[in-house]
Amino acid sequence: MATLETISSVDTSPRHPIRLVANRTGLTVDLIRAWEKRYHVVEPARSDTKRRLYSDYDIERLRLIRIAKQNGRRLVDVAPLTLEALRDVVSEDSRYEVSQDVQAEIYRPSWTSPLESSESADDIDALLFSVQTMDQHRFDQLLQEGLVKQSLPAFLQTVIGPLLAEIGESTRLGKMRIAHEHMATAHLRTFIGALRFRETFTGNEPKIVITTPTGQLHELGALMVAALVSVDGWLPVYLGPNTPADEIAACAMQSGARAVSLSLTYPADDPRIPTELTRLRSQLESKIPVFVGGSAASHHHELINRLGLLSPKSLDDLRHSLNMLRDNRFQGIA
Amino acid sequence: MATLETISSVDTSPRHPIRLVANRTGLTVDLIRAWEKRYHVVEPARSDTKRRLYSDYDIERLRLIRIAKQNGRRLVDVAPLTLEALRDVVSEDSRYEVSQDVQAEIYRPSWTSPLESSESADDIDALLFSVQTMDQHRFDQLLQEGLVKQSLPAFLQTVIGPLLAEIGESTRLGKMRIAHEHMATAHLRTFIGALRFRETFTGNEPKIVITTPTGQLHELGALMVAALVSVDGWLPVYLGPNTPADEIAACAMQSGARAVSLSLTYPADDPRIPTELTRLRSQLESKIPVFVGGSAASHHHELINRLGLLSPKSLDDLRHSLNMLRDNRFQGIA
DNA sequence: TTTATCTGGACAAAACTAGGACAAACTTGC
DNA sequence: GCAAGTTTGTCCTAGTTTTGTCCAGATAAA
Repeated sequence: MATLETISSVDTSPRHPIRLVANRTGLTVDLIRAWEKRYHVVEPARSDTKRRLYSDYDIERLRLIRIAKQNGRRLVDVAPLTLEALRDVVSEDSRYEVSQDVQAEIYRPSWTSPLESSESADDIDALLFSVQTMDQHRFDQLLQEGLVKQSLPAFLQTVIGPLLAEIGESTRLGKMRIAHEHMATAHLRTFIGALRFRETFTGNEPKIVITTPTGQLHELGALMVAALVSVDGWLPVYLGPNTPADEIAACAMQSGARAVSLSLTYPADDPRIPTELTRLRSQLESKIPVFVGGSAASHHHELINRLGLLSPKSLDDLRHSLNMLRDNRFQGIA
Repeated sequence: MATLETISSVDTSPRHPIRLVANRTGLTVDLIRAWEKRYHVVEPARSDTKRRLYSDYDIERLRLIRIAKQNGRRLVDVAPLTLEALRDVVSEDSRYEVSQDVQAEIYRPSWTSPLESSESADDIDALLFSVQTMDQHRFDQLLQEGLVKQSLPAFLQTVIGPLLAEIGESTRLGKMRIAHEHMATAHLRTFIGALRFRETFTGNEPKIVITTPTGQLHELGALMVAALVSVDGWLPVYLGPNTPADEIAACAMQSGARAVSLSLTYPADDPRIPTELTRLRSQLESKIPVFVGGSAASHHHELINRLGLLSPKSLDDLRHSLNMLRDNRFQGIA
């Protein structure tokens, strides 16, 4: 299973000097060392000359601990927690009550390999069944459980994505009622929306405007992107569906965003899409990349290339590009 | 695994420091201590260095006591109550506090006064400001805080409703950008959606189908209704916006719903509305009442009367009718 | 050389605790 | 409707714990 191990991994290889860690977490260098000295908050590897070398994992932990402190947690309490336990704590604090069924007992490293595809297929079947029987409670429960089994990016990619495709297809073929699709969509909207709270922020993350252009009313793809990028330390400026190009550009300006991401799903051949994309590209500073994804993106391949927009092949591809951009290692378009 | 605790068992393990409790409940640290000193409102466990450690149970109690106080209860009276008794008190109070507004002229003892309207206005201003500055974090925070100050029904009616109206108006007049409206809407969608998880279900609540008819793309009104009725022991079957009449009827049948609620906002004069409402009424068993609310409902007054649909004047009015229906004291239409 | 990081320790600010004081708001009795 | 008593939020002091910052001298990197 060493195939596409990039999915959802938080890199544990030690490579970042303390200064970079300080910049990225918003902590001071002194403080990071003090925490290590007193509570072993992180135990970074060392270079051969005793310099501390932090991994992405360490950085993420420090970021979360900082947030937990802001929420009123004491350092003593949160210092010994694993990354996942920390995520749970932070998420619990951000929204008041979370279902307490699964507490921090479970150790779930975020680099967990994706589930076997057969297992995901079972999960999807169970979800589809609960939709068809209109069992909302079961549906929510299955979503919650699914997220426990895998990391968020893996879950979105192996469960939610296929589930959405399946529901869309079933409805189109008449195997499922529109009402069922609506119920599922409404619950997924709530569920994925709430995910964004799992990651809170320190205030110095790069921002990315996420929406769908005029005429595209389905927002779940965009919302998935928002949930996904917040895992990697971006702050999504999420505008919901159906936003005119002028507004997207204005919003990117006002918020000082470093990137824009659009999702195209249905209708795939809406005549407004070329106009909107062209307007957007022309009104936006050229140094701000525009990512265009979603199932309908391929219908506009040529246009996307001509305008110099970016079309990631998968959610994972998008994540990768954004990580490059965040660390200023981004090379623009291919 | 508490055996009998079927309803919303709350964790009693002590783990939260006082500062976090203050954040979550909206009380000051001093006040929490004072309450403990005087009335033993909560008796938190202690760390080995005498720091107070509160459980989720304690926090929930404090939160409820704060709301009870807001509703005019005296601390002496509510301090000794159990969590369940507190819930009852608060839920009972919330039934009256909003409608008190209407009879404001009549005798209103100080201990029943809902929030000063100026206070709500301040909250709304703060929310609007955070939208205009695109400060998403602040926006979410203000929503969360607002909910701490009042009970959910009061909050929806005095803050969220007016806020939505104000945002819509500002955008229409060009005082606010569409992008701002979109951001606010997206966050409100997530926020209100998440509220439904706060309630616990036993499985035998009466169901109510909630949605908007074809052509009505704004779902927030419907979602507010869903959050609201779940407080009163209904189980909302929420279908999101833009659902065809046939589907609404089919869904009501399959789920065995006792009522249907539709929200009309924009466009107010959509030509599909009469057709859809007529279809819905004819396909639905006549014993199932259909409530039609939202700012655009008044545009269809005549139609609604002719079809025998119900048009509650306010969220509170709707609640009242549903409570009657739930208790089988419902008299149908006038 | 200059700048960054390392260790260990010192120091100070912030947060918490206990007990009590005080004033504003509210209730009760006349 | 006024006075006396109660309730309740806030603040103060003084002692403890926790946490953030700074310093000095040494070593490594640019």
